[in-house]
This record gives sequence, structure tokens and C-alpha cells, in this order.
Amino acid sequence: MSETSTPGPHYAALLQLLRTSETIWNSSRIFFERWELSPAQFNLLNLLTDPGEGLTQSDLSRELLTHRSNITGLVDRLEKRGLVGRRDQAGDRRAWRVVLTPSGKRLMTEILPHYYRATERVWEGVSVRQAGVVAEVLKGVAANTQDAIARLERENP
Amino acid sequence: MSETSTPGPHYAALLQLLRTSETIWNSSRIFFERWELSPAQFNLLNLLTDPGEGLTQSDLSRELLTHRSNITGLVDRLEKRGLVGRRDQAGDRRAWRVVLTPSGKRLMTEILPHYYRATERVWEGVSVRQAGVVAEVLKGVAANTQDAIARLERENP
DNA sequence: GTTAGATTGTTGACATGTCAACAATATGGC
DNA sequence: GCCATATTGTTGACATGTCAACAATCTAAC
Repeated sequence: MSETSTPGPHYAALLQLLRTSETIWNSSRIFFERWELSPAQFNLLNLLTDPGEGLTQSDLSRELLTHRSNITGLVDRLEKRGLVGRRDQAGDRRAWRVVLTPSGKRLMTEILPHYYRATERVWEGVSVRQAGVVAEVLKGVAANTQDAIARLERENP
Repeated sequence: MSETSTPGPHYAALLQLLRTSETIWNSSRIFFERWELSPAQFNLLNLLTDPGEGLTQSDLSRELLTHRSNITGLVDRLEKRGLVGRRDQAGDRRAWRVVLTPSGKRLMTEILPHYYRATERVWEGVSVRQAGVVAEVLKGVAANTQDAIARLERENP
């Protein structure tokens, strides 16, 4: 007799979550082509749009859920295009303060209205209330995932 | 006066969706380390687990939402480890039929129960009914995204 | 002040992703 | 059969991601 292993009742939802996210990411690549930006580049610029003081590369890596070393090249390329700059971080000579240049600010001012409109179009047919519920559930799922991994790393050194 | 552009009411939900998916993906890397697999490699093996006849590389790229050319290297590395094989596709000499080897099947038989358990743990606190609703909403979001991109590509040739 | 330990950014090796271009092959009119 | 067109997998150039190791620097404890 063969031992069969079957997916649990939430499995389909997990697949759909990953698929939808992948679809959005791939589509956003086409969306941002117009400004010759990759999704990763846009997300980095987007993080720098609010805080006037800029962020360190470590801050950026934490926000973007990516490794420190990945930020080096991202900032390099955006710096070469004149969209961001590396400024000294007062009181810490290890770190950079990455800031939007005026050119980078202008670009984001142009893109953001299009971006916000596009994000709303993507949720067409979903009430704000329901989107809130979905976001809340997904927040819990992310927290569960973190917990599970923390447990895994505690048990396997 | 400065023209301010503000996110719409669904914006936060979109961010949470992308963040949660990224968190799951990153955590799954740690989860699969135990078997020396990357998330991408596991997903490919997972697709090959059900169909005994295997899939072509084009099939795989469609299912994994990735470019054809990306599959070449993925299959190369899995083939080198003896987990998959390339067989002739009867009636089409351009294509390969990628199949699990016995070794690949054994590996998946070992992993899948752990994987299914982990996926359920991730949805702890979410009823099956609610997970279904979330999946349904996300399916709609993916469809909207596809539509929006199709429209974008129709307008910009 | 010194020192041990943590943090920051960079580098190099490599996996994973995109895209354009290519050769080989299928396919569907004609 | 022939031909235009599409599809399949590979390659090379490059962006994006991981990780380990490194130098520089900060921090805290003594």
C-alpha cells in the first residue's frame, strides 16, 4: 500500500496568494517600463519619497525584505542615473544616507499618480472593507510564517 | 501650492499582499535548506510530482510564471543532481519532456508531508471558509491585473 | 582607555530572473 | 510539396537575489 500525502484545506489559498503576488510583480515590470525602472528600483525610490532625511542602506534592506548586499548594486545603478545620492550619515562613518535627488523627486512626482490609480484598478470589485479584511488575514499569515521560521531556526542551529 | 498625490483606499492592502508573499518566499528558502533545494527548485519538482508523463519546459515556464529561458538552467541543475531527467517528446523534436527520476520522486515523497503541514501552520487562526474568501478575492485581483496589463500593451505597441 | 562583540557596506561566487536573437522544428494555408 | 508564421529550447548580456568573508566603525562593559 502506498502512503499518500495530501494538501491541507488551506493549501489552495497559499498557492493563490503566491500566484497573485507574482502576477502583480510581473505586470508592474511592464507598467514601470515606461519610465525605464524595474519594480525593485521603483520600490526603493518609493521608500525614499516620504522621509526627507533619507534612509541608510540597512534601513532599505530591512524595508525591502532583502539582503544588505543587494542594496549596494541597486543604489549604484540609481545613483549612476542621478535619481538618488549617497550622503554622509552624521555620527556614523560606516553608513550612507541615501536620498532622492531633485531629479529623482521629479520622477516620483510624475509616476505616483499613475501608480496609485493602477493600484486601485487592481482591486476593482473589492470593497474597501473587504480589502481591509484580506489585508488583516495576510498580516496574520505573515506573522505565523515568521513564527514558524523562528521556531525552525531555534531547533536547527 | 504643491500638488499632492495620495494613495487610494486599497493601497495598504496591496502592500500587505506583496509583503506577505515575500515573507513566505524568504521563509520557504530556510525551510527547504534542509533538503538543499531553493524555493524555485521545489516548485518545479512539485509541478512534476503529479503528472507521470512529465511536462515540457514551456509548460513549466507557463505554470511557474517565468520566462522559458529561466527553465533551462533550473532543469540543468536539477538534472545534474539526478532529480529530474529530459526525455524525448514523442511527435515534437523541439521539446523535452521533463520528468522526475525515481530519486526525485523519493525526495518529494519525503518532503511533501512536511510541506503540507507547514502550509497549514501558516494559516493558523484563519478558518477554511475565510481562507477561501481571501483566495477568491486574490483571484479577482490577479485577473484585474492581467486585464490592466493587456489594456496597457494594446495601447502602447 | 581598551577591548570584545555587533553593525555597516562592499566584494565575489553563484542562483534566479528578464530580454533579444538564434537554430531547429511544427503547423496551416496554398 | 512549399512557404510564411509560430513555437521550443538555448545562449549571452544583464538585473536582482542569496550568502560568506572582509575592513571599517560603532557600542557597551570593564
